[in-house]
Amino acid sequence: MAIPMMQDGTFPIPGFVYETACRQGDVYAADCPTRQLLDRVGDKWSVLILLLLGEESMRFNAMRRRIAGVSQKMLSQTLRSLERDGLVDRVVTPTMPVEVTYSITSMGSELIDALTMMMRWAEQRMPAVAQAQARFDARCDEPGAVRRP
Amino acid sequence: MAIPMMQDGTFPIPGFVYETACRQGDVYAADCPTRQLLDRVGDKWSVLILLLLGEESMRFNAMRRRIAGVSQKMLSQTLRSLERDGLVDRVVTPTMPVEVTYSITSMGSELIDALTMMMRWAEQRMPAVAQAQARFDARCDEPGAVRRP
DNA sequence: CAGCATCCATGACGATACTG
DNA sequence: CAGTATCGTCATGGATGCTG
Repeated sequence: MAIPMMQDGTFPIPGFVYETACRQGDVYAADCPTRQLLDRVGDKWSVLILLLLGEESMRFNAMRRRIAGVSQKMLSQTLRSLERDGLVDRVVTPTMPVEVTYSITSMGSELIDALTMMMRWAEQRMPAVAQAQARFDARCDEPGAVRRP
Repeated sequence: MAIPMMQDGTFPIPGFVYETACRQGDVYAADCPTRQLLDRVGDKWSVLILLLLGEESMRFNAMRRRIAGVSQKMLSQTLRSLERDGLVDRVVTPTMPVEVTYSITSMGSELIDALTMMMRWAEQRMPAVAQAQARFDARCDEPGAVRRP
């Protein structure tokens, strides 16, 4: 069984180190690295930003124009945490006005492959998902429909 | 430019069909199928549930015990929306008390491959990410550290 | 151009209690 | 066992205004 992580991110057993938790191999444990990745992937813009930078390096406002619906605040915030994670590089050219270019790191580009697979699945399958949703909703509207046993 | 989708999921142009939007090919458009997938993948439990059912079919409380930290409410809610999406099957055996078994659909299992790649990356790379975070935070604590140009 | 600071609404989520 | 119902919280993220 995996060792439960405290709310502050530490572990209740002295001498317990992160690598130990990693090697437990239980993806469903609260302290598993997958949870941390899911937290990052879970936010609204990280994946889109990574995919974009996977295609080409870009300046801040160019990204802002490219990704429909992203606010200045969220783009800035998400880029910063991706930079902190070592997935994105940030280069400042001190011209006037300044030029800031973002690019993906080698570690980040490793993740791109998996993300691209997900997106390809989405492009192929989302129409089918929409159909499934319609069928499900139709079933729920039927007279004798009950879910609870 | 991509055509904006209305809030009810329809499109403002008569005769416009979903497939047209799909083929626009702009992942960064607000109406792209990728956004819908990201919404699902974005929530806290969907991916873990899919991965678990990708391994084996399971009953409700077995899943609850297996996935550390998931509440009854969220497990129920997430399973229901995955079922609605056509990614998960729900079979009720009318014994006493009832037995409800969840399994992954064929469409769902197609997604598993991509998700598994992501998780493998996480297991390999999250320690490196943690190091990158530590370095980043250390840089920010340096005296002359400024971010804004 | 490339941000930061602040306010605020929404909704995701957890805890708890109850049911067939 | 397998859920539903309700309530409270807290974080996410959008809108706005300002800066070097």
